[in-house]
Amino acid sequence: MDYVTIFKALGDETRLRILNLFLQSDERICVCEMVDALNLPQYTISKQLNIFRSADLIKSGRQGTWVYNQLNQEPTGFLSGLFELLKKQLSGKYSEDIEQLNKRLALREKGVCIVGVIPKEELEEAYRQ
Amino acid sequence: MDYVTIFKALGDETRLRILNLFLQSDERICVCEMVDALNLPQYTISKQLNIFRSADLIKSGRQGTWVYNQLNQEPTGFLSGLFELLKKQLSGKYSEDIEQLNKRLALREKGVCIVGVIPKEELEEAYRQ
DNA sequence: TGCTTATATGCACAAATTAGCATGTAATAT
DNA sequence: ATATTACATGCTAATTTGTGCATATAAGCA
Repeated sequence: MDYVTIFKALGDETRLRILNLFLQSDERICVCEMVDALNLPQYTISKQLNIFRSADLIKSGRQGTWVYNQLNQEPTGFLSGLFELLKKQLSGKYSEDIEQLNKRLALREKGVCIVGVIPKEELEEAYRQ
Repeated sequence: MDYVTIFKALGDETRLRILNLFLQSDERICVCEMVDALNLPQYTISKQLNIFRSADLIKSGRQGTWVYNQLNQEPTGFLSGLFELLKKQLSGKYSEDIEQLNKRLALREKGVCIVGVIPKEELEEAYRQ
């Protein structure tokens, strides 16, 4: 467990926002969902997830076309404790992100992502349905 | 509470070693004591403490010639939780630092630092007494 | 096979961070 | 007041990090 690497990974606002998606939703989330929830370029999400992976903060697995990411929860260790603390602290701090995420997760069917990144112009309409 | 700043402050091995001195000793510690405990240049300690101060992780106060530093413990908040986690996790990770610190703290009189930075050649001898 | 889409990554550049050295400031003591 | 000592800080070079663009890879489908 490399604490320096872990804390470096957490020392960036974009990455805290990504982490917060996991913490507040308790879901595995794929890249395109994060892109829409955070309104950030796909390559940004992708690269930041890489940093989380290197720090062993998340696990990722491809399922068909989509790659799902989730927190790396050990039963009861440092990370669990840290995540618990952060879940409380960040709650409400990036609430817009969570609103967007929830709208986006509502588009899933049987708990599975079925659309990729939605062009911004079409986002509102997609969420209306 | 700026979490990005806090995590950035923690994302450095030298600073984790400094933090560990506070965590494992539960003491306020002055700069010269850290220099000897960690065997690092005075300006390094001084600058890293600045980063901790900006992140509101420590408080510092001058007492005569010496400046004492201590963890910024709120009664029961995020920092307390984080420090508690880290105290456990880092215990034993930098045990040499702690050994050195304890030798150095033994030179205090009435709980107060009475010597500055000790030249390396004289350290062993100073500790012997 | 060829096309579309989800995700990853190489490259270039700007910004932030770090370490080392020198020097400045503050307090004590002679 | 001057010297000494504890601590702080300005400057520079070197390294790391973040962002954006372009492009590559991988999977599904016609």
